[in-house]
Amino acid sequence: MKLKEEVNKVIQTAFQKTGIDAQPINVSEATKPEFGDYQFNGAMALSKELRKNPREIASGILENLDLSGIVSKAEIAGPGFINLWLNDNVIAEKCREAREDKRLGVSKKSAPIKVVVDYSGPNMAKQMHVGHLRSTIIGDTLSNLLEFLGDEVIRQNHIGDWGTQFGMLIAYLEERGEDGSGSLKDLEQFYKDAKKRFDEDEAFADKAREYVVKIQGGDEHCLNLWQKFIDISLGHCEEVYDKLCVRLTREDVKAESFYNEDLPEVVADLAEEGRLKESEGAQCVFFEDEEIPVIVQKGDGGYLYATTDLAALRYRANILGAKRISYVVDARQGEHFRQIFKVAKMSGFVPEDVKLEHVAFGTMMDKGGKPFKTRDGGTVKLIDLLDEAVVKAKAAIKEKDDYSEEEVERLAKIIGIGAVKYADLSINRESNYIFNWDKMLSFEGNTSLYMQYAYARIQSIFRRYRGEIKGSVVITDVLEHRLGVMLLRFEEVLDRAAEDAAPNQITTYLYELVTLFMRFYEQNPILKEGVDEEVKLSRLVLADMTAKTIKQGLDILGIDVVDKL
RNA sequence: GCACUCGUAGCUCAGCUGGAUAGAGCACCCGCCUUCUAAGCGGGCGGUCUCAGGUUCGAAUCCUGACGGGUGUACCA
Repeated sequence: MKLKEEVNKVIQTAFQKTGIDAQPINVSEATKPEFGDYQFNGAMALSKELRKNPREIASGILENLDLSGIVSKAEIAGPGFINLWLNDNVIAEKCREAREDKRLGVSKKSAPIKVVVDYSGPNMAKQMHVGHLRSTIIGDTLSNLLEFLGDEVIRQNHIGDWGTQFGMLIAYLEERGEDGSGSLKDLEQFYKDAKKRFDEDEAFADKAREYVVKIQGGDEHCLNLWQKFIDISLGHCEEVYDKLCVRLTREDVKAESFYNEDLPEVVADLAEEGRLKESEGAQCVFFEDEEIPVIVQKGDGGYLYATTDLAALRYRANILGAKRISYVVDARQGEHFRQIFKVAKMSGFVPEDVKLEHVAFGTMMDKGGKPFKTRDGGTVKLIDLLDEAVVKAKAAIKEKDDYSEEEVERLAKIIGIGAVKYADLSINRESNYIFNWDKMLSFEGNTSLYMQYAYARIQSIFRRYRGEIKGSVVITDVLEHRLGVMLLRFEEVLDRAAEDAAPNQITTYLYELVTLFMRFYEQNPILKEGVDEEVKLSRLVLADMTAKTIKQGLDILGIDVVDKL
């Protein structure tokens, strides 16, 4: 059920009766409560075309407006706005229905598609660092969201497991005569040590290069070591995913190496089509309108990032059958994606009707507005950041109330990790943002804890009430009305967020919803004495619907709720 | 140099498919706990939406230019 569409229809019908052939009708949410629930601004736009005063057009529509259904009141305001109020009874009934529905009244897409979401993509040679946070959680949210709306989502974790650094790592592993299980515990250190050897010892470096050739040539011994290394490394990533409550699994891994055999094919196919041109020894695809080409094969015959990405695009569109392929990758790679998308489309690697998008995001900055680093200038390990979030949450919880040790432990994880994720997801993904512990864990304003707190308060009402929550909704005041409308807008918010791949549209909505509920709850007693039974039941239903919406919304963001806080 | 991107309250950010008097949170000031969790709620203070033009009935939003910040600019990923 899409509220907005229903309102659009009412206006549409009025237009038909008026005899005006209007373009697609699109009402928008009212900018202020005193302007009703929705507003229609089309009269002004039509005024020139029809050579009529916009207020005149508006009043023509008003005369033909059906006020017996979802819209119950309409007014002309200002230069020709039509403000629309929705019918209390209709809202009430829809809320009741939605609450009894598992999907909260959110319909599944009538024409679902296959979507590939490429996200996280850690490098197997190193620990995951804060730079991986955004890709991982934005990608996961987008996947959850599309899945909830009915699309078939194929998560793809394009891990970096192929390249010169692996020769170096294996050489070092060999040299130390270990099987890796011990020394790889601290991957970061292992990488650093190996790098040091590589830089200092020429013989070691040569050996490392030999290993690269061996791996790529399929040498069994080297491949075994390499595989072992990847397994351990992936295990580290999974530890992070687990902490982050991200739903990526090993099945979603489709590593760079997977496309290895297809790379010569990619180049050959491009050559066959006559798209390749040699330039300074490298094989390139040039564009008519751009100076810088895409290089698909180096002068020494090696392949590049772009080659692998083209192979991956082809695989995803043709073998996996995706109709939308979303890359959740740092904005700095915008140029790269713009170019390979162009090549993929013009070479026919990807059919015309497949939507390719770079879901770009900005960089995480420190307080001074510089890229987020440790004090000594290194990258901040993601696992350390998450652990710190939990520690800080723990401190905040202890300060507030006395819980048992296990309870503190459990809550701190949910709250701390939720805070990190929410703080990130609530920012418009394209802008850079300043990472700030104090703000993140201050738990005021638009934060995960505010949502979790509201959820817990509602659960507390139910614990006190004990009875079954069942009944119809009666709207008795303006806050109830607004809460009802807000709850019913959930679907259109999700649709739009999915379309724009914008998690912050969900957080903004949840924040507005919770703020509204807090006010409603403050002013409208539920279980207190003197509340009419029917009103009590109705308010319980609204409270329950609010809780369920918060839970569902946070679930899409990959954040848990707690029953008690 | 060229390209992309951002510039909104003291701070951190929404809003950007054009709509009415530009919104939050923090900070600061004031009020609300013997009654459903005060990690809450209400009120106040705070803005020439970087600047200059343009398009439009209407511009924070679209276009052009300037200034300022960030990023990218062929054999890394």
